[in-house]
Amino acid sequence: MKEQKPKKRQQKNPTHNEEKPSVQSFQTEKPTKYFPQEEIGKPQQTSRDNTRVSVRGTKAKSCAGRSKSLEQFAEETVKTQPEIPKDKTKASPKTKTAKPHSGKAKLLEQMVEELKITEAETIIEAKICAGTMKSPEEIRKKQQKSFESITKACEPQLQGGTDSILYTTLDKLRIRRNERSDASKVINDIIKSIVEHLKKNTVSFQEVQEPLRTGSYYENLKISSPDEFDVMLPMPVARVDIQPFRDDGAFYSVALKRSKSPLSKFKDEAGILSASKMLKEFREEVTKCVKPFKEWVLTRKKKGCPAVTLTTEVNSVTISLDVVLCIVVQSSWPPFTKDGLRIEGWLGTKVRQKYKYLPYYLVPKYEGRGTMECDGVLAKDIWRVSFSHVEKDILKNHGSEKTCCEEGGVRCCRKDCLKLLKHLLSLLKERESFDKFCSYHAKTTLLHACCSRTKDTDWHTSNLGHCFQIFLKEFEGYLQKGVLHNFFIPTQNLLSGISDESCKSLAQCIRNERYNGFPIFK
DNA sequence: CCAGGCTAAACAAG
DNA sequence: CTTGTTTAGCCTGG
Repeated sequence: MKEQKPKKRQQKNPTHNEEKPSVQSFQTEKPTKYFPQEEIGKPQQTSRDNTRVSVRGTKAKSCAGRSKSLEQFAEETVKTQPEIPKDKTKASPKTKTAKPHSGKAKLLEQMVEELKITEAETIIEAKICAGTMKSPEEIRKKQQKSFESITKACEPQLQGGTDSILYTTLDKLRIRRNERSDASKVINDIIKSIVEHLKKNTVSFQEVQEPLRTGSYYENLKISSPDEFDVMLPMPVARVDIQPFRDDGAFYSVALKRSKSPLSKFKDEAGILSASKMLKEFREEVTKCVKPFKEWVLTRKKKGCPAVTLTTEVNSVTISLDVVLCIVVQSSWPPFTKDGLRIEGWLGTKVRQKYKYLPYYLVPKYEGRGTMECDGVLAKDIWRVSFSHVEKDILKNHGSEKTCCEEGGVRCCRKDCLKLLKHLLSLLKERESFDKFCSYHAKTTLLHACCSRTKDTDWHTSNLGHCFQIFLKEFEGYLQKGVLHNFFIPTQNLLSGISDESCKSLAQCIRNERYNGFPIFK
């Protein structure tokens, strides 16, 4: 009933972050290069509809206008964007079912075979097949058949077999609107109260900035239920001296160059800002603030963890809110980020540059025992970098073409792949103790994957089954090697704190699922 | 600071 | 499947 019908867009914006991982330091090995290259590389290129979309080097992509100076980037890119031919949605009435034609379909089938052959020797395969030699095949065929009869798909193998279970699963993971609505009200209220309290009733934290809503809920990647929320509360600091703590480039000590910041009281004699002292007082303030809200419960402090976790119940479901203290650093990113964020081929150099101009964040997170000392600084007073704001923006503006996933653009399955992996991971964690693995590992894998298959058509939604297979293979590859580089800080190996056995075991489980049509989803 | 506009995603209906 | 509506989140402009 309104006349609110937009038209085009050009503004996209970035912001904020998230937090998560936890890992140990230590060097890695060599740049990880994975098999996907050969397998995926070619078929994709031959894919027909690419010619259309990738017409030119129109990789400008959107560009989220961020702070003022960034808007310019946005406009610029918009201008340089040649205005792509229009998209298919119109052209082919039967859209997806008819999509994968000749060449592509064949290649895909080949690939499937390849997958099977090249890895068929592995133990699991043998094990699994021992009792059910043909069952996977049979199931696939059966499903394929029914699928064909219904849609008369041109590309049976992958589409028919695994896709239906994947779509069904995605459907189950969808968050209900009512649940979301109820939970978000409750969450927003408490966040508001906390921020107000910090501003009005505290000295140390009165300069707190707008909360950064980060993490999967705010990235539209939350699955199953809106029961986990992450918010970072940024404290500005005037001028700081950041020094690496240990050698992986993810942890730093922060020295306040004398100033009359409200945070000065957390300095030691050397001017080092003590993460532990600051977090302690922050926690106390949050505790004070939520006291009157009887329905909220504060969970116990976890060692090394930057979050103050609050829980409550909404419709008899427990939901939690992680409130994370952080400091905003305006200066340029640490040198360790130099070789990270290699998104040039995917999102473009301008976008990369734009991100690099943003501030970065530090959260009071450490690993191991807090009493460990390095250059006179205790581990518990160490900060870890966070680029959650960039992660969030990338996930939102994840297409090579600016119209990816927008109306009139190509619909991609990047996020769907990530949701499915997260789900798979959590199911496997229920079954076995894979405690050390977290969704940040999945997210990082997706970011890397997007950098090696950069075109939106590489992730076309009609290719979900295939994309997910490759995506999982990559993840398995990282696990096998025990090396997964932090997307922003390549020197940090996100798997360094996890045993080889554990990694390999998880890889096996995933492979097992992949080969068998994801029985765990059923 | 707020109101209003916009988007993505859920959802409803045909 | 397509189309239209609703909503939380986020942005902008006044």
